Amino acid sequence: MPSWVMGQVGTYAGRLVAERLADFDARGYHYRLLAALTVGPASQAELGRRTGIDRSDIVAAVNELDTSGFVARTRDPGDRRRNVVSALPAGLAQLRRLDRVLVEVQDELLGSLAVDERVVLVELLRRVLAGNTPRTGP
Amino acid sequence: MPSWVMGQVGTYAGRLVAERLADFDARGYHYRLLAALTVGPASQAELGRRTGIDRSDIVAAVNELDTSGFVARTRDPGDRRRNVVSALPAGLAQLRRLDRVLVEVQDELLGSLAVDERVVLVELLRRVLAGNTPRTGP
DNA sequence: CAAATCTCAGCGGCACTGAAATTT
DNA sequence: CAAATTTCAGTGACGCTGAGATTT
Repeated sequence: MPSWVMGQVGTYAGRLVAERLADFDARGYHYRLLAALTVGPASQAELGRRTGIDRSDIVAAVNELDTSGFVARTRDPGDRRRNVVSALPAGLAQLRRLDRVLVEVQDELLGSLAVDERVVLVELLRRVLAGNTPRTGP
Repeated sequence: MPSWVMGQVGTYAGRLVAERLADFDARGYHYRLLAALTVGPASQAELGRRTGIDRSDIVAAVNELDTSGFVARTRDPGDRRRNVVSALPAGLAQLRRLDRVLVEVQDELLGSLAVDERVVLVELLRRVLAGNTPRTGP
């Protein structure tokens, strides 16, 4: 059953990622948030839009990143509803570490596929996500 | 990032499946257990081996299937450590319903892919799961 | 006023751990 | 005795909902 295999692979990928990130006391949310901050500081709502993480989970994850000294959270003086979250140097260093380990994970994950097969796989998965079939000519 | 796309697709597939199963008050575990029982009654430990569901979660899921009248749980007279779980007619009928709806889900999920592409996708995903590269000739 | 933002409390499904009790 | 089985209590990551308080 395709949906089953997809779920299994998703779980497998998630486990690999989580295991490696745990070596740096990080979770998926932390990586996604740090990565989203490389394009500049943002409010928590904006971070939610960038990452797809729920507003509610952002609060907890930013708390943790803040405690770890990876991000700074300050009140936006221009709009006092907002928190401005910005990546600190330690956070960018952490992101580089996580990025490195995640690249390794991809290789472990796709180790049984040839390079061109990996491309095909990711392309097909993207099409499943998009739910749209690219036009095949006029 | 491949691991990310895999996770997204897994989540997407899981959501679709869960939504449709919910129309019949079922969860993934229920379907997997009912399907595993079609090859005959089994102890809960054996069900865990057949389905990959944890021993601990089997207990709760069998409780629910039992309450719904889909399975019977009786003490094994030959080995009184074991519960013998068997599918009841109502359970088999439920399984047929769930099977039907899951076939539809596959089509919805893979709607953006051509038939031969679907085959390729599932094959590549299986290889990722197996973590082994089939031999490509002598 | 309606809308946006942040925060907190909580839930559901999945995967898992540890430990107790029973039986083989 | 060690090993298998069932059960319970609890954890963790992820993805959510609903509600309250504040501010625009």
